[in-house]
Amino acid sequence: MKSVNTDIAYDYIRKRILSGEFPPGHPLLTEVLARDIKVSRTPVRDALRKLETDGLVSIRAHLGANVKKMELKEFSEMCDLRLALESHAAGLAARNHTESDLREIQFALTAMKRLTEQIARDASEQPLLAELIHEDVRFHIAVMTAAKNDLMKKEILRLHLINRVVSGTSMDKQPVPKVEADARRQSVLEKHQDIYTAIAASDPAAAKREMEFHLQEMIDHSLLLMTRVESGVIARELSPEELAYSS
Amino acid sequence: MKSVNTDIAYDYIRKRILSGEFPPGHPLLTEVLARDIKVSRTPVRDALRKLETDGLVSIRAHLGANVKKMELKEFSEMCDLRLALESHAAGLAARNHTESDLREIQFALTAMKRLTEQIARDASEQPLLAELIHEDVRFHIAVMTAAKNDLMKKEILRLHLINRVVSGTSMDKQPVPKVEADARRQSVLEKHQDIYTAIAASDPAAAKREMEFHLQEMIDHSLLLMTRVESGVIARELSPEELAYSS
DNA sequence: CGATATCTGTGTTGACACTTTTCATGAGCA
DNA sequence: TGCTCATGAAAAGTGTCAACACAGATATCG
Repeated sequence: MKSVNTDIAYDYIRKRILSGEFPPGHPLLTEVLARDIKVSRTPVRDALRKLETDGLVSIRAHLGANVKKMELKEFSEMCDLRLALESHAAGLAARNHTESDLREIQFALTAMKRLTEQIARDASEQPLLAELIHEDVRFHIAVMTAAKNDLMKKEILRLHLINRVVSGTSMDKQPVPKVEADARRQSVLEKHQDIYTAIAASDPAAAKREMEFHLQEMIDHSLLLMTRVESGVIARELSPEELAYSS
Repeated sequence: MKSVNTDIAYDYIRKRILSGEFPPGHPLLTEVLARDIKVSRTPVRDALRKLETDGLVSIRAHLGANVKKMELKEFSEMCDLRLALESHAAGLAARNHTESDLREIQFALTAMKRLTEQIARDASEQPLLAELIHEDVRFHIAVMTAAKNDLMKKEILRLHLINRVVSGTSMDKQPVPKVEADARRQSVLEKHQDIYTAIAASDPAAAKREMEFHLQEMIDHSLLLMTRVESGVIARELSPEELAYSS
């Protein structure tokens, strides 16, 4: 399977968006991108269209493309969507998991446990934090995989990515007291353990309930952080009244 | 807002797919379509890409585009996805509905009741059946609207459309005894009434549960019909062994 | 039966058309 | 004179097109 230019352009742009090099709202000019990637504008346009449907880019006819920027309402809706899908998937995982699925989930879980304790003990957090997040993602992916529904997995992964782009950039700027953060991490860990237990016990209702609870907690936290951010990378739209005052 | 050629092509192709004029598996040649729509191939290609992300078309590089054809597994996964979203939406509807939402739901419900009874009485069913389906869709849309989550509504509508294209073509060919069909319609009606009652009572758990049950029933029925269809418009992929026997 | 030529149809390109935005110019008015 | 606002021309960038390049399928020939 020869890789076509469209795919090259897609990977290039997508990578930059996910790495934060193209932050939300960043304009994506087809000509500039075409020059950088060294292909013509057509495959770039195709790539942008594809990214739009991934939810990472927004395109308006004649007005060009931007990295997707979400206001609070849309973000909240997306979180709820994710809640619906991922909790359902947890229920399915309790039904359909194999032995190897369980091992994978548990593996991520023990890694998280180790990292959480280590972070709580040590002062130097930064690289460990990234690793913890990575294992967190791994845990969730493992659960979705165990659900044995590829379409659902794909859809949830899509939402995860959008979430990462939209909220990832703002989270960094929020200084949180270490004690509070440690408590949160501990709580997250326990929730994950509950989810694992329910899945391992083949108890769909419990798995679903625990996942729902876990995600709701996370969502509340995210939304709280976002509303605190007055002017950030993810600027919410100003209402007409607010606009009048800001000039 | 001037409509661009891409949109024209998109509407044209989409309409044909939804109307059944382009059945699942039907090849979509860019040149032919371009000639028919009287635009160049570029906007047609864009339109096909968009339709691909709607889930109505599948494109493979250098191999062209077809109207999406699903095998049983994927169809079943999609149904489950819809179940997750729509039952969650029902729960939200119980929380967030307004008075006008309730009226809209009830309106569709009474229309369905009238039609169901009429169909059970009379022999001439065909035009009434179409109307009944229409009111059924209306009911579900009204519930999703009441949930007050546009993203979720959009996603569910997308799944509805795919469902219609994929299963719509096969359902017609399945002759079902009238008594049985009437009983099913009556049962569907009652389920809808239960859902309405739960939403009106602002009981999210009940609304979710009823919707989940209703959809599961529908899905089981659909899957049953599909598995019965040996060779139909929605041909499942033949396994290598089966292929060996069929030639 | 396998290698090769041909053919169909997509992928890609660069040029052109059109839309939107911006900015400068100038008229109208206090 | 200085300010506001209409106007329109230029700039910037996307949408569209037709021609070419190339991959994959089919037919042909040894």
